[in-house]
Amino acid sequence: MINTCIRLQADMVQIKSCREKLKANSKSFLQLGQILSLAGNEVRLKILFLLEEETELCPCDLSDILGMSIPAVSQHLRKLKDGDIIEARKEGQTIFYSLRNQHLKILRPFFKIINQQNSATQTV
Amino acid sequence: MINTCIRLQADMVQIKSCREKLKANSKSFLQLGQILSLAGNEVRLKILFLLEEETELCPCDLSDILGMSIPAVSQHLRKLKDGDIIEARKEGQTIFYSLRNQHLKILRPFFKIINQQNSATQTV
DNA sequence: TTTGTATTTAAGTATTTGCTTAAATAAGTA
DNA sequence: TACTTATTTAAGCAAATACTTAAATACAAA
Repeated sequence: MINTCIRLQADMVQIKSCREKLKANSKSFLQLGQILSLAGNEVRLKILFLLEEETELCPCDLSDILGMSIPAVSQHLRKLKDGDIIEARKEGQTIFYSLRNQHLKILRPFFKIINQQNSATQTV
Repeated sequence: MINTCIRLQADMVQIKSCREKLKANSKSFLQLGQILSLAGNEVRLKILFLLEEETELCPCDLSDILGMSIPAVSQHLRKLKDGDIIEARKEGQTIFYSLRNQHLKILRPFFKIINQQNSATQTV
């Protein structure tokens, strides 16, 4: 980084205040950014939505529903699990994934938007 | 894609129902996914938060606040603008960016979470 | 113990992302 | 007009992403 703000009109008080706000919330930006980047993938967003709707699903089912390979699904599930967004329950050789409560506060509004937009297009 | 679900235990009614839900909401997944992928970048999340707090900011200010080069900031702003999340206002040679109303319904909860978590750590 | 099913992991690859530096626009000022 | 400032755009590149196929792991059943 070479450039910095040159212009005389710059409000240094405002800039300093903004820098402090960022610093005070740095942990939030990191954490929320990670969750949003996980949800910001169309496949993973679908997986999360399906888990909300169906309570739990296995990689095999998801592969079938999403029409994509099992390893591809498995790798998405791994990311979601690493991000503490979903959890696994083993039953025989089947592994059932479900949403964790921890981040539902952030995710629920998304599911709501998805369902609302659908009902909106239905009524129009 | 070669594999598909083999197991006999698969609930075909459930799978078919899920496929239909995805199809019915396909537009929502695409649109929401795009917004979340934009917000799911730490730099862009900070930019959005700052625009909410300060109403409007120019690339020069943002570069200074974020501690990164002007072209880097400009390219993030372009993505946000292409996604209809922010809009530009020209004043002389300065361009002020601000949040558009359209997607604030989705973004507002994020800002709320950021501010809440900060006040939470302050009190602890 | 061998076979089959469910899943993960690893390695390879094409695409996307996010920066860098340099050049191009655009608008004010001398 | 030339010069500065604010910003964008373009080209290049390293790293991350999301898939692929093949191999490994885990469990159940024959």
